[in-house]
Amino acid sequence: MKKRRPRQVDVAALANVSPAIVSLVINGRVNGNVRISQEAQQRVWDAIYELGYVVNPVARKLAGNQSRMLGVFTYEAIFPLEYHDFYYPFLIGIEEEAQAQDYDLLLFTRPDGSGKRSIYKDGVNSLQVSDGSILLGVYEEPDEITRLLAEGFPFVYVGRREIPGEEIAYVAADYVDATRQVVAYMHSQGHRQIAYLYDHDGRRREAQHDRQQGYILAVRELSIKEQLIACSASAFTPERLQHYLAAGITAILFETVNYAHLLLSAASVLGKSVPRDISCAILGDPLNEIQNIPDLTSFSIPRREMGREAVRLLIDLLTEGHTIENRQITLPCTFVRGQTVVPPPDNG
Amino acid sequence: MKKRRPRQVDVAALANVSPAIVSLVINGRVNGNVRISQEAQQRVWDAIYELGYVVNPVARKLAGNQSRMLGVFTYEAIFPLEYHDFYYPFLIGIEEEAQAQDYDLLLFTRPDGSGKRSIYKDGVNSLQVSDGSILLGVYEEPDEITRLLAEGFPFVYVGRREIPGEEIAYVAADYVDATRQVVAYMHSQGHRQIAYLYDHDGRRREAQHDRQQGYILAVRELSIKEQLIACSASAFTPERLQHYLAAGITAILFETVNYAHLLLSAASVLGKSVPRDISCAILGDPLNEIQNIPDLTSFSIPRREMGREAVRLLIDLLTEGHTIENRQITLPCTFVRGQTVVPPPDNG
DNA sequence: CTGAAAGCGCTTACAG
DNA sequence: CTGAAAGCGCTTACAG
Repeated sequence: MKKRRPRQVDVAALANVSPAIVSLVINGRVNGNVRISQEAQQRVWDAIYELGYVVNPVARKLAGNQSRMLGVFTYEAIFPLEYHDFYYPFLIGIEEEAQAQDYDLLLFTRPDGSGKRSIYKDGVNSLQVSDGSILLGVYEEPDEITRLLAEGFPFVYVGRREIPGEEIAYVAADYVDATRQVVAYMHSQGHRQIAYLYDHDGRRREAQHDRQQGYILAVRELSIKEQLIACSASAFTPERLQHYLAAGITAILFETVNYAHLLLSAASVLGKSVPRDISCAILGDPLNEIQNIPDLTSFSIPRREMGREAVRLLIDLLTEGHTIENRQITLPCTFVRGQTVVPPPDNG
Repeated sequence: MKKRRPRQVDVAALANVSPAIVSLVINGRVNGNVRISQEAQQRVWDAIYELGYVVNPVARKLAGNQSRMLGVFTYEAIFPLEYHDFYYPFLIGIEEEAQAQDYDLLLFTRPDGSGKRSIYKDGVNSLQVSDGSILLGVYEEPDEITRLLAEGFPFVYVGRREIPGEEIAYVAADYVDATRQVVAYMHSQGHRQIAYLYDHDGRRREAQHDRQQGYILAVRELSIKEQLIACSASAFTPERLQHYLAAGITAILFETVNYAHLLLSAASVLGKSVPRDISCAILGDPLNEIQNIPDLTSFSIPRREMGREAVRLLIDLLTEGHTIENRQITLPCTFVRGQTVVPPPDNG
């Protein structure tokens, strides 16, 4: 019933050459040690066209060559519901660049029962059918990364990932500088007491670290007080806000929009308003799922470009003569002025 | 440098069995035609553990003649910007089911220069690297579908697709019945003059046909006047609306939310309002990108479930003993009452 | 119950 | 310039 796919031998027979020639022609190795007559090449292409032949990437991979497939492994579902808005642009960039470079994308979708994903299912790394992979997502298992490195499997992480003693290839956003810019902007508007409220989230170590680093650098440069305050969302009550205001804090930095909501409602409980009585900013993209806060001061992560860059880097890794020397790429974010930072009340 | 991975022969040697036994043990086929002694099995597992052996998925796929990869080809970009909201749920369903059945997804991303996509790039069907494919999108080229059929390549279309003389496997939504329900609901609210405004769009033949079919069936059943009116968006002016109102039309069906917008503005120009003076409904999902129309009467397409079902059907197609006999599956839509249909003014 | 062998569809030395 | 052959690491009849 199902007609068998044509193989290289079929093409060879039709073109009246040996299978080896077909392979060489297909792989464009017609000018190396071997010279293949123009006519032979033409016959091969004609036969390929006539039979609708397409190389079997699995066999090609086994025989030692590449499959021209890039894996994409995410620690969340690839078509996720929750993080949808955040991850989508990365995937757009990844697809664009893969397309531009004529690679296909192989999505890995491996449940391991527990609901969490892992690269090694039953100990098997199926990423191996691809030439290399893009890894995405914050819930990764460091052990798996280590194992990938040990296997020498080429991959690029989207987002900064550090493992002691290893040099992981990644494409990250410059949270340090972006955060500095936000602080500097607040300072330029007259704020002298700028607090950074964070919720310790072990899952996003590097990203959180970089933002805090940017904050610390900025307050030192500006010689203002460092107020890095651990405060989980549930702890951020109106009383808490009252306390901060009393302490003279006039501007607050948050990592997620979630906190901005809390701030709004806490402020309204106190009869205060944002930004008149208190300025704020988000250290990242206010995802558009939450629209009722207009025009937050924030910065925008170049997610699409990061996706593209990750593909470029990965393909470079796969190429013999690497052209990209630095495998740890950091892209700048774009400051978004927004409207939630205004001069503090006293300076008004 | 890179230590060579142990292979099955290494395990076999260490366990003192033949490679075939190792394969059988690993694949759990120890109870079929072959019986393998407990001790042998134990030796194999010990050797595997000792060597840190893990099966090479590429070799396994080559030998097993199956790639366990499902292709996903869309006639729009897979991670699209424009149609994002509409296609996303299909992809979610596709991923969920592929995951559940342990298939990987191979995304096809083949630009052909013109910006439009085609399955046959340089005349070659690259989908063939997968075991079978899901096809998605409304701009398909019928010629390509015909060629896929001729090649005997297994695929499932998401959405009804008919080609004379062929039986295409698809998973569709029941637009006929869903449209009937909407008309019936309008009728139950007292409407007797229900118009269906459509813009002829050659690209979505079947989908449009089914909706109109549902409308026609409904008006006949209800013995009301059939008013199937071709009216492009640009032609839908306030004058036009005025004309319809004068003709006694009290409710209008549209295929897209776009028209609902036009209706709202046309009505406001005439000093009329929706739904008080005129009821309306959308024959499909009002995509959430357009939020300023609250609560449209409509029906919801089971997109996620369609995606899942398409994968199930495809995998069934790939399996020796097919269990699904009907390859053309139609799933019901869900009526959404909404608030844009109320009794007509006279009956008020 | 177990082993030897062929085969999956390619690529790549190696001979001519 | 081209062909015959080995090999990638598995799986699966097929013999014993």
